[in-house]
Amino acid sequence: MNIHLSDGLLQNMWGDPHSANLPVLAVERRAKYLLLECVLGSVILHLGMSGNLRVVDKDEPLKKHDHIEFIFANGKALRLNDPRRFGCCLWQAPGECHSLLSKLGPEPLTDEFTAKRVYEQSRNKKVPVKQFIMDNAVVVGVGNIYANESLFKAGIHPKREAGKVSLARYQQLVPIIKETLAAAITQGGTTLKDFAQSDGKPGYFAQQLLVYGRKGEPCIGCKKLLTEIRLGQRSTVFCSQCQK
DNA sequence: CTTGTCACCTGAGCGC
DNA sequence: TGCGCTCAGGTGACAA
Repeated sequence: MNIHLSDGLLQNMWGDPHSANLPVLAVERRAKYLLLECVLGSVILHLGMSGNLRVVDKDEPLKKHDHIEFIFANGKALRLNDPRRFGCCLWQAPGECHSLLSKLGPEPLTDEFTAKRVYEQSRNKKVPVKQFIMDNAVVVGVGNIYANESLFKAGIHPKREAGKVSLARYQQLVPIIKETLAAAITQGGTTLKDFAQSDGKPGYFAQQLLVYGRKGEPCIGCKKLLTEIRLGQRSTVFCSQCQK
């Protein structure tokens, strides 16, 4: 694997990236980070919110917003395209745990992520429960959309203090988060209207969003119009009647 | 330590 | 038609 930079996102990791020759041993994932494990260390990739990876022939012309490419011996190239540039590409030496990864909470779809754990971690926390479950130190992978959806399904008001949510309610919420994420993955994720890619298939989870993006529309449960507030600078939509 | 706020970045969508 | 404004998102940095 050779690496080519189309702009200044990454400094030369091995002096001249064109001369680097680095077999990829494994591809792993932690939270929303993708790890390309190589002999000399790992490439850490994050797609931000608008990034995508694609495999093309290495001679194919670069597209707008192609920021970095990994060129393989078989003539193919893996390219990171990211219009909004919230993604990143980092390097981690062998045996090292990058500071971005070292403080992450459990993976949501594993047995590590339990109601008991979340409950205990939330005691005395005054932060709204929505922001709490979006905190990567609590659990990874719960972004704004899935936080909104999960809280609605669990009937929990997004602004409720995390420390005042009972164990019983976390026992409802945690499985719902798992189900919501699992369903979204099955359907290829959520492609929002402004992220439809001409060269990539959209995700279909957006078709079954219950609250996100539905401000002012009737709650599917009680028909009351959904409310939108902002929590942590993020759009928060909920039903003031069904979520307490 | 906790909690709140801002920045990063671009393109879509809107009003004028 | 085209300009300028606002907004969206994940996450780190920093202020209070």
